[in-house]
Amino acid sequence: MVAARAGVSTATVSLVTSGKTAGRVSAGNIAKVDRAVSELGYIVDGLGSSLARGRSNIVILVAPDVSNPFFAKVIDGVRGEIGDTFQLLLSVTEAGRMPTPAVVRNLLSLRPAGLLVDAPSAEFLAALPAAGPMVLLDTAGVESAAPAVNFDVAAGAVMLADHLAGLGHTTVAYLDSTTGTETFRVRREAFCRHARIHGMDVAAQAGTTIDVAAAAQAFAGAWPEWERKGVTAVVCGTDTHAYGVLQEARIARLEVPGRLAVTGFDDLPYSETSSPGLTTVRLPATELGRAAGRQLLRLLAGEDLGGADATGHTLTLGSELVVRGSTAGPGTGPGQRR
Amino acid sequence: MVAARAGVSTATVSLVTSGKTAGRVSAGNIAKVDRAVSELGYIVDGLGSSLARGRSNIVILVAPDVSNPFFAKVIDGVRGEIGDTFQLLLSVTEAGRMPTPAVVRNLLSLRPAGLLVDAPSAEFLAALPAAGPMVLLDTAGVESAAPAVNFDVAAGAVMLADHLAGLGHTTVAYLDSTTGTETFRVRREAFCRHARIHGMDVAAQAGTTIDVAAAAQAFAGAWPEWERKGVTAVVCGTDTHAYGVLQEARIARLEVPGRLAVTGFDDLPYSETSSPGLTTVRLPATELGRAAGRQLLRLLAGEDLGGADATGHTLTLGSELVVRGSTAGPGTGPGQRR
DNA sequence: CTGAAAGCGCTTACAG
DNA sequence: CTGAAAGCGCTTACAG
Repeated sequence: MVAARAGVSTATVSLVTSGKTAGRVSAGNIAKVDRAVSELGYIVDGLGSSLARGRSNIVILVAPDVSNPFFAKVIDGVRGEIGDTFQLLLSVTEAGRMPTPAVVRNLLSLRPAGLLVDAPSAEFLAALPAAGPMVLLDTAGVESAAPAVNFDVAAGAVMLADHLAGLGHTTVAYLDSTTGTETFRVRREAFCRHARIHGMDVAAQAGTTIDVAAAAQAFAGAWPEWERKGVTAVVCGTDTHAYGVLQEARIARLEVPGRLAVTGFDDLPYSETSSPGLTTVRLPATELGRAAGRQLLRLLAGEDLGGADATGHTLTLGSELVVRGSTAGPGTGPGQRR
Repeated sequence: MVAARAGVSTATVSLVTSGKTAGRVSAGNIAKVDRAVSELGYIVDGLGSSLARGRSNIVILVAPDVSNPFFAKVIDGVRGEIGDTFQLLLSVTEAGRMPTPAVVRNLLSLRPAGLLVDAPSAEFLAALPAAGPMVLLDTAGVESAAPAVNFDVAAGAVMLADHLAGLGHTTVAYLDSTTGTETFRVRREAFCRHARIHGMDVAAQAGTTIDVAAAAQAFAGAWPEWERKGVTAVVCGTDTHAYGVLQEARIARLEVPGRLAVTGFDDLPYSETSSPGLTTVRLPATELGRAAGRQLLRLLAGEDLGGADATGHTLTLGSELVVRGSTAGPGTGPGQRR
């Protein structure tokens, strides 16, 4: 250990670099070590350090889809919360896929201080070796003993159903995400259940990946039939799907919201500035990341998040209905737009 | 080491688990070890292993913007090339920012087998300690001794200028990205230089972040003046900017391409399906990732990528002009659309 | 307050 | 072909 050339033992150096000097190292030695460290440009080797303490200081975030603006906000939240203490690293997988068990094992062999898992499938969780502190994100609909932070998407779906029914819609279509994450099932089922209560008919369904163009195409293909069925509103599983519908509606000269009401989930930035603005269920993405980061921090500090009841581990973040120009009563026709 | 209970030494186990048995371990012992390994569910500890060999098997990809569809393709390319051999991990930074020197030092202390750096600024590279194998991606316009893989964005810009001039445009506007990555400067300068050669006037410029809504807003604000100046085409630094222009043009009932031609850079998926389709310079993102992955692999294998000439380290991927419906001659008016 | 020593879990010459 | 041993760079009881 080069820095031992400060004239002290490696033990002392270690104490100083790790900030455990309180009542254990003299001020003079601290100064000496600090000087030597900066002179030599020394930097603690993460590998040796991690091996000695049994775990590294990295936190690995595992997610099926790194590249979408919604997830970017989640990451921001996590980073803001744990970024100073831990090194946050993203696992990279094929777009839309969770890592294979083999990859996870590799990840785990790095002895991360903790694991953050976003939108896992039930199978993924089942195959996950229970190793070390872990917090789940956005896992609505999946059973797990691990602490989790979720959105209350069902409540949002209910508000959406209330809103549309209140506007007088009686026949709606649902454009779902086909990525197979449980949260989408929860959204859809909650909406359909509540629509039924209001006597609102979910007359048709379609699904695509989370992609504007794919959604536009699916809507274009389905619309003739939906129109025949008397559909006056399209509820979309994500804002991205709604953008596709909005786009296609514009091309087809379908007045929104006069002829067709459109809604989404997420409240991505563009939903505010699109024309018309998109009525959507806001899911607080940044807050999700922050909350998950905080939970992990508590876990790492040795706190027991549990509590006796089963829900003690799970934090649920409220969702919120944001009403904008894309919804109005059915048949309000041209001129009502905006 | 638990697996030593296979009845052999730890050295033998290590030889087997790392696959270096060739002529060094008897078939019987290999079998014994394999059995013990699977019985115990043993998995080589990455920390100990990495420390012993001096470096880990992770490759860290550093990039300013993880969450955009273009970068997703780059990642895909990298993963496809090195994913089997190394553990690819993404560094997480504030959106649009490169990591700070302190973060990079932390990253480096994990002793990654290699580093991949996407779209770095000159300052970032200057501050980067020259540690270990590294390949730069998309670094057009930045000087560096490190091997790099770039797009020939200047050639694309030239083709674009040729195309617009050929269609008869004489006055155009340039909507740039303000993210400050050098590649955007290169695109713009190459375009402007070549426009001038054709006698085409770049009469106005504006810039926004890479965001549809921001671009739409900027265009909406600038258009009155641009129109007064006689602008008949808007050249955008990225496809995303062009989407904003396309959107705003539709709202303002500006016929594209009849009244206004619009172009982009990237060729994102949506550019093919938008209406009209977007004329753009295709930058082969996946191939960029693959090429960079391959370069790094060669570097890690100890190959010298150099060569005597300065360009020996740098691979340049060709760009390609994709002409779609968003460009036509000026003043072709309504009815010419598509 | 300080240093010598053991140990984290592996790999790799080395001697047999 | 095999095992005992040294060593990777740190941290942490432990004895002083």
